[in-house]
Amino acid sequence: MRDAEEAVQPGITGRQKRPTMSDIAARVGVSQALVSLVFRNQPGASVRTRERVFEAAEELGYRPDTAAQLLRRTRSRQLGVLFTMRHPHDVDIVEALYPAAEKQDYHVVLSAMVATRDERRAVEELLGLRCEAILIIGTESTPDRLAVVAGEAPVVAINPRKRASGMDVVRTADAKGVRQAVDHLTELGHRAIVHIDGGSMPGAAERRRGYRTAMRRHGLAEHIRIIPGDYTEESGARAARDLLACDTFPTAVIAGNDRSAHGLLTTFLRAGVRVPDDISIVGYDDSRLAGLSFIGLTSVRQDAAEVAELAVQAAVERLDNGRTTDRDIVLDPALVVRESTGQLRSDA
Amino acid sequence: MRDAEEAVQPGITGRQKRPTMSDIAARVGVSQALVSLVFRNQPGASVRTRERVFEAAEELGYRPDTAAQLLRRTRSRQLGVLFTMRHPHDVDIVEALYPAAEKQDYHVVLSAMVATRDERRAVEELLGLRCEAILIIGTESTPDRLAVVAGEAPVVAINPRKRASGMDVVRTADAKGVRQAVDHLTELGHRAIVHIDGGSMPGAAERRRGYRTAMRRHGLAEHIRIIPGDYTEESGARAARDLLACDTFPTAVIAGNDRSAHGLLTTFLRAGVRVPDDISIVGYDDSRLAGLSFIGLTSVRQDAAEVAELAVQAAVERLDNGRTTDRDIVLDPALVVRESTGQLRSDA
DNA sequence: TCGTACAACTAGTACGTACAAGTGCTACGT
DNA sequence: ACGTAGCACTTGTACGTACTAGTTGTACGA
Repeated sequence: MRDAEEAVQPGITGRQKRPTMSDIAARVGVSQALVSLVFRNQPGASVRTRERVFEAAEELGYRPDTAAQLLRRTRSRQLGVLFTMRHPHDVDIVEALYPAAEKQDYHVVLSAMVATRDERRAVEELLGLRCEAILIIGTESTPDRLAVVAGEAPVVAINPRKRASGMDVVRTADAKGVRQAVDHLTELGHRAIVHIDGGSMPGAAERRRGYRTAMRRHGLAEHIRIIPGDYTEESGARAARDLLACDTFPTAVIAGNDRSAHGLLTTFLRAGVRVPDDISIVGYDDSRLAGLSFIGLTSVRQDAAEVAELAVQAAVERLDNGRTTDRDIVLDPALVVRESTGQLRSDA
Repeated sequence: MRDAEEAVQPGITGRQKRPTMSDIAARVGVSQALVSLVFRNQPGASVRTRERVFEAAEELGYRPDTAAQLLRRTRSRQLGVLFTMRHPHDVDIVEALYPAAEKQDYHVVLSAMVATRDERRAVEELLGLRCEAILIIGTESTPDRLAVVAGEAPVVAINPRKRASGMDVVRTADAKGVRQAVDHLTELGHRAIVHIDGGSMPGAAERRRGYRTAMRRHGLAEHIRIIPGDYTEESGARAARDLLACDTFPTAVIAGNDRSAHGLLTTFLRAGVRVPDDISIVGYDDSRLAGLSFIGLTSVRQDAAEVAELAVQAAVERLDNGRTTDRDIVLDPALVVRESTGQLRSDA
């Protein structure tokens, strides 16, 4: 652990310069090119030499320089991922992207969108880092701004607010998911089923449409009732308070997503309304929250792993297979029944 | 929007090569070096030329190449941030790091720790990208593994599980925070105050200690009662169930963090226990969850913006001011009183 | 004996930018 | 008229790696 004997300039910090391939080459007594070969696992070096190179690398504490690699390589094999950390389901997708990308020999680069850092800046960063494609999770961008990005690199929009041309889209058949929820509730005997809307959030329009259609199909057109919301817990809580203040109380609610379902559920609990005895609640996304034992939210599952897999695949198809036409990939959702929904009670 | 007239090789994708400074230089009729000057906003170029360079850059759709900049520059001015997305409070800190770093003219690079990607790999990535320092949020790493990292770059541990030498630590005075919680509850008349533990999670040991000390100070040694947990919602729910099954029911609970408080609170609500009428609950972290109207959790605030600011500052001190001694930065927490705590009811 | 084939290597250059060290050119003071 | 200063620019090289096009040396077949 003693400092290297090398008499480098003392520098301000005293931290020695990081070793390069040339340093390894010098130590082993070969050329830098050969060291490069060894690290890339290419043929052209003897077993003996390979061993010595790795040994020397270990001793020197060598670490490949990503910047140099990126600069030199023709392909960066990097996928840029734009995300926020606010929605649990988005976090799940980000996590799932790592193994999905790795399977295709791509590398994931994250760029967070936060309050002080809008989507444009985040994209700039990714493109500056030579990402070959951009995956955007739940974007709020306008189609024309996204189009600009798509002009520079293939874009895959995962659950976007609005569909846009010039890019691939991966999303779930939200209408179908909501229909399953309605089917489930009607089977349990419910008729007064309310929907809490997600406003302009990703998928909200389709979920709303799916709700309307499914209700009509069950002959429940007169029970259609949509309460405005925006996918937040607070909007769910607000909806619950509105319902409590109202004289026509439904027997079931389909929330726009799990977060609003959470606000709804807890507000009901606080008010002494029992779930599912007094009212059944269905969420959407099957996020981590839904699975918690004390929440036990019946929800519509959108498989994060599958979404990630397909998104990466879409990007790879453009990058490696030369596809140039847009793809709209729609996944079938699945209803996950938990404890927040139950048989309609005869006295309700 | 028509494709450039340039007859580049058709390539597999047909996407044209990205323009470089030399392309701009050629178009304007100056040298690449001058273009570099202009972009770095250095003196040595006429106003007229600057304008023309920017114009040409715009027309060509030029974007600086981060890899090349990184490779050439002596300093990368990048701070690597290791984080998970599982704890809301950590997310807050990540968000706050952006403006804090920007203020010091540093750039933030994220590296997520997820199931399929351990801390070691995430650090490798950051160091490979020439990050000058590493900020780790809520690390679970062992001190000796961290020491290895610290050998390569300054490390700032934000709310680490355990303190380690060779790096800076930014944390809150957790014992003090819990003491405030105990003070608050005793003022409200509570005596049977239980603590739900965080096991080996960051800060848990100190919170436990703070609880014990504060209870004794209030002459409540006999009421000390610690229920095991691990900061998860489920552990909070489990604790609630345990308490419900038990014949000695406390009048107040201090949870190890907001997540476990959440599990506790909701499980109580489901069981018909009213909060705060039947029992008062205090969380820790003052995360987004705590502030939700239907949760309204009294919690101990750890200011994310301040934490971020100090963490960046600690790194900068090492990098720019040559500090080599360790710093242990302790922030004072503040109790945020909400609706989950209330006066002890006489009939309790 | 020579040519050939192959393994194991090296030389050299390119990637796009930053930066040090120049080179002209004009203006200006004496 | 001459020296000098300063502006606006250029030349050249370095950063660390990848990759092409060699170059050596040895074994082997005819």
